Amino acid sequence: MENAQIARALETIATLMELKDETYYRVLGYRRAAESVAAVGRPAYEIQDLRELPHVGGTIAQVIKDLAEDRTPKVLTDLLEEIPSGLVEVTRLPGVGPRTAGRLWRELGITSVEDLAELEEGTLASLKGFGRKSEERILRAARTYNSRERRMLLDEAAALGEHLLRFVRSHPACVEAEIAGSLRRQKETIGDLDLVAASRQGKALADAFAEAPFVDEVVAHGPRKVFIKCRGVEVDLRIVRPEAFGSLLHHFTGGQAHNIALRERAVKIGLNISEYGLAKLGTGEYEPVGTEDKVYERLGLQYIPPELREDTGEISAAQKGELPALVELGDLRGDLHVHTNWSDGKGTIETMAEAAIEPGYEYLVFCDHSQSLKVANGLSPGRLVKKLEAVRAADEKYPEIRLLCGSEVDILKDGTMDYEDDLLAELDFVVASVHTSFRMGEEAMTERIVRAMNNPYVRTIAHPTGRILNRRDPYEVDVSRLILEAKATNTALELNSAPERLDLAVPYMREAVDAGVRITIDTDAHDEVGLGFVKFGISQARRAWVEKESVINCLPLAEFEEYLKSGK
DNA sequence: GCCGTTTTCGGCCCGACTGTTTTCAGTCG
Repeated sequence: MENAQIARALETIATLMELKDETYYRVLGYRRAAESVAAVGRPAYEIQDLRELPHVGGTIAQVIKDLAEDRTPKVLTDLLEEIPSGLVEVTRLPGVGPRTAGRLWRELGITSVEDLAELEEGTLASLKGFGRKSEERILRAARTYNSRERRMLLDEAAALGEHLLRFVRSHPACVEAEIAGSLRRQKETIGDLDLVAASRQGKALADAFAEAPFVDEVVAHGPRKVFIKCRGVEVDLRIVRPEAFGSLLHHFTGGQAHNIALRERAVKIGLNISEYGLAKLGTGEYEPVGTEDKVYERLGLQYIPPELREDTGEISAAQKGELPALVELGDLRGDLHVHTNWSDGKGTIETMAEAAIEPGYEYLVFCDHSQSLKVANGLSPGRLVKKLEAVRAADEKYPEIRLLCGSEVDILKDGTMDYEDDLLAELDFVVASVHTSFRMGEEAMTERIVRAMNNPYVRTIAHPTGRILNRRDPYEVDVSRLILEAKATNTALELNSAPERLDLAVPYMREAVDAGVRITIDTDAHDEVGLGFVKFGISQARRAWVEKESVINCLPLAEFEEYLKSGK
């Protein structure tokens, strides 16, 4: 079983335990362990001592081991004997938690969302503690439930977030406002949006937000908090007075696990943390904190950038003053993987070059598709030679930027490259990737890519797992092995910045960089606008603790050319 | 369940809002 599935299983165990009314901290233990497993790139079955993962002790280590080796752990078997598995889904309905789901099961025999949806009106309202409103809300949730929830890609979430943020900021009662939550942490996909604002007239701002034109539904509405739905997305706005804005921003940037760990730590040094500030333990007298870095300072920690706030080791690193100097957008000197209308891109060599001059890039590598990828108008060897000449000519025209000609060469089914080595040798840079025969099985796919890595001209493997978020799972491939081979062959791994890809994914990327593998952060842009998506590649790299020293396209032009000249 | 700058046992985050309540439990983030 893979790490993502193991994490889901641990999550299920936690929810089943909640339904059983198990001790809160036991449940929390499984939840935290689930996050730890999800965040690690190395497959669990390869990890010698699972207890090295945060929040994994002897008991859960054994549970993970069972799951990794495709056995059902006893704790899960026992739980499933007692509690119908369909109830887990019932707890995912908005407004329905474990207590409610448990009562529905015990008192009405409900064992699934479908059962609930078919319930007659009035049945629910007759239960003690339930009224007409509760019934209406729960039934509606059950009847409109869609198990395949679609999470927003980063670019859509960012666009919506900015739109809502502009509204909040433009209100006269707003002093300051920011996007918080998972969007600020730049998670790879976004479920809901969190906005925070500072105001002296919180209620006025809250009311205005609840009545804004983009609001489809008001879920909750108080003076400090408004919870709305907008285009099917849940949006939370929280408001405090300006003095406490740092505390609020910090509190709602999360993640949940990071906040809990931080508050536990604070208690140990005699402090409570909330969105209103810091208080001496137990006094409830919160002293507001205006900025986030002050929050960390008061806790004796280095400032932790939002992208790292997941409780995956950042707190102890910050305590020791050992946080990485994360790569920044401004560190990038070029893009090594963009397309043009020579294959399936929309931009021309010239328009793409001009778009790359804009952010101050020192170099740009055009990598159009190779011959066998006919659907993408892949270049025959003859056309590739012509394009090489065209790029050389364009390079003369733009002294501001070095234009180079590469290719995104298909890795054929047997692991050979889609052009002869003689031709690859003519190119400035070779990106290799898989676009066909995705379902050949893990072993064959791994061998296929490893063979490509051993080609002396292949510099980087583009979108190494082939996933398309919300649409296509990654193909089966042994990423740990790819990381080892990348290191051995001095081949880079690409972090593809396209919001629907973000491939290689963060947990793997962190493993790769830890193993000393260098990476390329590219856009795979097919038009000028696409170049701008590099900010998402950068944020994913930051989430993976990447420093600029690991990134090939952070090299200044002279050093980059040196790297090209020296071969692999 | 996990974990250790008080602890290997006894601790273990914090608050807003809602609905159905006469004082609070449940849900959510």
